[in-house]
Amino acid sequence: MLDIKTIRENPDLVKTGALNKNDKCDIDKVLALDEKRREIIHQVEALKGERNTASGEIAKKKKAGENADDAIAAMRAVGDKISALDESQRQVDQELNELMAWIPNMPHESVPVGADESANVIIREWGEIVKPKFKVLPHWEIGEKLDILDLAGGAKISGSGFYVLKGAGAKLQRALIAYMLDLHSADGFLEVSVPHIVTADTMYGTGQLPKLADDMYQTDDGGMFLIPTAEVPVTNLYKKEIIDHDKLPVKMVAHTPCFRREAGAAGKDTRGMIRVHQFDKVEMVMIVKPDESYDHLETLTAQAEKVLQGLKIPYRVSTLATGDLSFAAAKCYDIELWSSGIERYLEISSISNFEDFQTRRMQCRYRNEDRKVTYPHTLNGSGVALARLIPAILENYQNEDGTITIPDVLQPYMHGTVRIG
RNA sequence: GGAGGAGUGGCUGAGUGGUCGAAAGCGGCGGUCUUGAAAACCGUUGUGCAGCAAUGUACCGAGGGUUCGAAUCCUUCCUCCUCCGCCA
Repeated sequence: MLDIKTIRENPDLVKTGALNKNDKCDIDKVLALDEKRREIIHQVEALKGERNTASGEIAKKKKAGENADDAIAAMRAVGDKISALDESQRQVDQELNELMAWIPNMPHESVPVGADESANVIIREWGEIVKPKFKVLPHWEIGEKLDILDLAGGAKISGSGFYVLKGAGAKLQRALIAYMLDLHSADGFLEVSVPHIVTADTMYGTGQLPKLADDMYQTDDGGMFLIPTAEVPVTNLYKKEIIDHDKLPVKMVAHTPCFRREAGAAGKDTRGMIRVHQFDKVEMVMIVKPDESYDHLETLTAQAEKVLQGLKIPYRVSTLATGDLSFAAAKCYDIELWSSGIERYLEISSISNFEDFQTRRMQCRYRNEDRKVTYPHTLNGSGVALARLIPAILENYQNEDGTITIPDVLQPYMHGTVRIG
């Protein structure tokens, strides 16, 4: 949610921001409703003041045993006017809130302007891509061969877009989760375990609703949603809270499954584990002071990179262009890692700064050093997504004899297993 | 699922229709005192909205209603607690 004052004072800036995000929202209508709302407030508050004064006098008269029928009759008329104005304010408020909920966050000034991902800017690369001397099998082939990945089983029980991990595959995922949680915990992130089903209000708080409703699974009554990312429950832990400044930055990490309908994505990246309806992810969330949020965006990105550096998998980091930026984000880095079997980069982590967009929606505030209550900034970053990481390991750590070497950092978590197959 | 009970400011807790945004205590902040600290004493201490401001207005779990007027009455919902049932 943007500040209505920002929209009021810089409507053109907001319009440009939305346009650069390829988002059509009606800023002029918002401005008109805002105007109307303030007009009503003026009127109704004057009347309420009148009523409050008169009420005091009526009370005094009654106490003194005097007759107050005239004043009461007069106030009855005022009361009717107030009710009517209250009602129209309610309507304007509702309409305004609905429109505001659809206005995207503005891109930060450092974000490259561009219509789509082709305008993303690669800012650094890590590790060396070594082309193996043998033909590396894509993860779905090696996975089935080693009997650690069962795509047919997933399809049988849940339909296409679901996978089953078995034996060493399942253990590998568990090892990765433990490795990542331990890594982030050691760096000060509080590990939390959270519900995977949340209310609409919670989805609204981080900006998934109303815009992304079609991308999510929801209960039949429409009241509850399966989380598409741990960002939603973890960030919303601070919904409607006022945090003391000395508690910032808040750093949390959680492992959850993520549920995504991927409506309209049929036919794109459908092979293997790359695009699925349910996958596990370790996610980091930060709540920070506003003037520090862009520094934290860098450290949070570095924290996600640490996972891949530990695993010794080559990757690159890019800044998303405005057109590729999500609804709620002001700036976002993507980390893509190289997968040598399918011979392409896979998006494995997004690290975003939402500034105060989410905290406004959630009504999450903090009391700063001057005891003033204001909105902190939120950030989150995958640290990282398992359904992309496992394929990368199955491919990048594949040996010529069809076995998979377990990366060094995972071996303690695999109880001494050094290779699969 | 059944039966009861409760939701008031950072916390505890008073308030059952008329200056109640709300007593009191604790906590926080500022000060006096002190070499310093503690104690004691004095003062101060919620959030949103509208407004340049003065100020006004709203908020006592949430929504709706009754009334000239609601923290207080009615109603629906939510959450928590206790007991019973069920259960990983």
